[in-house]
Amino acid sequence: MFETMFKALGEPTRLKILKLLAVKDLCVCDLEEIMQASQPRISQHLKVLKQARLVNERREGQRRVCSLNRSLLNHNINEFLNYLEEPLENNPDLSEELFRLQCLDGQSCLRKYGKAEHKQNTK
Amino acid sequence: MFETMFKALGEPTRLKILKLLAVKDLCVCDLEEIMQASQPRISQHLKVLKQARLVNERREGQRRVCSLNRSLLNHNINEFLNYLEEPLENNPDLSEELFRLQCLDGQSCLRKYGKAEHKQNTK
DNA sequence: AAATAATATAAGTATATGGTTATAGACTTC
DNA sequence: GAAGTCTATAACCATATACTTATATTATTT
Repeated sequence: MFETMFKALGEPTRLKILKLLAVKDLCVCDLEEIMQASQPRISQHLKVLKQARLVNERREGQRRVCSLNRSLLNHNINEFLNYLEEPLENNPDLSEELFRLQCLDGQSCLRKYGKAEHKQNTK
Repeated sequence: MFETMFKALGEPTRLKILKLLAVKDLCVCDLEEIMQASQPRISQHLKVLKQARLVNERREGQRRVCSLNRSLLNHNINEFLNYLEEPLENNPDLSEELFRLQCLDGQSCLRKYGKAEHKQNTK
């Protein structure tokens, strides 16, 4: 989910589209003209932005007017910052990593020169 | 700048690294063990994160201990949200786009059937 | 219904990206 | 200084991505 959003944001053409949509709702052909880019190029980038839900679309006749989904953008970005700070325990996808991280204990490193008895305590 | 950051964030391995660094400073070999990934893989992803300045590094002997650059992450993300809302006029890179956007004026579309007036009325 | 306009999608291609294995470099310990 | 440890980089390969041109789809006007 964060990955999808950041992938969508990590591309110059799409960043420019978002910046323009922040000024004004625009249809594909407007973006085409304003950005001097081909129609498929705009269309394909919009598809990525819509899939990431950063852009909404409404139909007006044969036009598809695009708008910036500010609320989702702000919400997701806040969610991301919260996600980073919340405990690993909250994230089932990272339970393995949590376990291995805990093996570090107070130590600075799993591997050491005198690695000796370090990894032996399985309870 | 935003592009670099978002590109760095838009990849699952790197997101995982950041999440782990949010818990604790770690060296490359720790990440290797915790994530069960190869050393070059970790090293290469860290390079991207360091280039985006999302991760800082300090040397401790032969180790390179990595830490999450929270302040830059928060700062840049806020900058991005501000950037989206500030007027296009502030951005010299988009002066051409600004000009073309202004050609739209009150109209909803540059191109139209009747070119002169646009019908938005739904009956 | 035919012509046109706005948009989406398909197909092809070049480049970017993420992974691997192999090797080099930089410290540390002996 | 030799051996071992930690990290970076090089070389390679497979897949993903961003573009292009060509075509399909859908809505509107006549």
